[in-house]
Amino acid sequence: MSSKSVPDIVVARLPLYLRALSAMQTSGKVFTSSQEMASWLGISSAQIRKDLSHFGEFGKQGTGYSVTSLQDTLRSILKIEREWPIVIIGAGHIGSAVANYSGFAHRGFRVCAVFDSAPGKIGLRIGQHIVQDIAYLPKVVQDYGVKLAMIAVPADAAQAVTDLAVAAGILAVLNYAPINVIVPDTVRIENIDPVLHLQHMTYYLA
Amino acid sequence: MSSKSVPDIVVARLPLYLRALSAMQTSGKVFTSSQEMASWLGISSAQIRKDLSHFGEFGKQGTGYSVTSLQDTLRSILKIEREWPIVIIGAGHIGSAVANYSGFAHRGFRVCAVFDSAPGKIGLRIGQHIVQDIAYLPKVVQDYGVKLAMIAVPADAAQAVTDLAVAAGILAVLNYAPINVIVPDTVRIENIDPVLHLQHMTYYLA
DNA sequence: CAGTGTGAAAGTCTTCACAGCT
DNA sequence: AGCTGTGAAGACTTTCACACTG
Repeated sequence: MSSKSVPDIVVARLPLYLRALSAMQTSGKVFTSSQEMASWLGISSAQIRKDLSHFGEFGKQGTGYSVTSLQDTLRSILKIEREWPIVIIGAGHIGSAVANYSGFAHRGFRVCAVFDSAPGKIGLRIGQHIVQDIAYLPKVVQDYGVKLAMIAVPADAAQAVTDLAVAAGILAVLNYAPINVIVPDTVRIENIDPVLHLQHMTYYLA
Repeated sequence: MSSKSVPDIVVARLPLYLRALSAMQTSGKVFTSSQEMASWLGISSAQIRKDLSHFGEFGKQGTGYSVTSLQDTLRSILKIEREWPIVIIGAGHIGSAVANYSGFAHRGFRVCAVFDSAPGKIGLRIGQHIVQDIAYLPKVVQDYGVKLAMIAVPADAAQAVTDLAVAAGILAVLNYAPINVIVPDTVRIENIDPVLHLQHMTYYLA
């Protein structure tokens, strides 16, 4: 059933399902089942069925799910049938790596500009892009209708740069700086900090 | 109470608390309270107190927590009073960025080697490191007692490379490849895939 | 008969609210 | 007065187990 607010944790798993389905398609599968996806992902089949049931009925009893049509369905639920432009702020090691990353292209995103504030960085070529002065951020965001930004600046600049992005009209932020950035609650933010993962795992090491 | 298996989700938040405490220390704070940390992190103060209570009693009523000693406590719970060596496998854009990242140093980790299998990459200098042939991975893992590996190779190589790492004695893996890698259940794995975060956020965009 | 979709049960996690300490 | 630590309540999430379908 499709209305009445799906739990966020369910939404968070859909991209994972989509990623598994892509891999299945690559390996030539035409149909799959909740149990096959489950064993692939290391979760329970009931969870997959329950998650999908929040959005509708996409499977055939006895047969399972069509790999391509479930992909299409998930893409449309996640609003990535379209291609979203993203800006990257920060042209250091991480920003450069992300700007060069080829994995956005077929998953719903396209890097449309890279910004930095350091005179030494502005004008440099990174992959397809020329690093622009961050002063042009608002113009690019407006002109291209950019909603998503990735923040790849040092921790002590992250809040200021995020404030700029939000003021320019950015509505979703993926933050690589190892610090908690505050945004208005009209804006979504998620964080990537590899050290957090490492510290989590060391807890379990003998 | 310190024994009887702390929920994993609680362990996962400790690094976040530690990160907030470091920021507080930088800004000169000596004491803090659960409510201050909570507003800093955007979660509830009860959650912080409850989480910490799994490990002992670290606060003073009326006063709160000593910033430095709570940091020490968390570091010791997470086993990062020591410094863990990490290997990076894959010297492409992501592997290079991670190898150059200066943020590991004071948070419990040190990159001790970078590997690749491409002849064109082996011998290159990346930051402090010379890229080594992956054939030497087992020797390095053994000699330095490395338990942690970061996988930064293309999706289609990730499983094979992870198998190698696990065979060499690696017990915790941080995987940057956008694919689900299977490991024995004696080994921990966590994943970083920026696209998953972006796809999650687009769901909420108008 | 293999496999979905789903209420109901079980399990887990968060919040409340307050006794008690400094 | 201010803030911790914590049982108990409440909210949320996962799993179970089965009627039903192609």
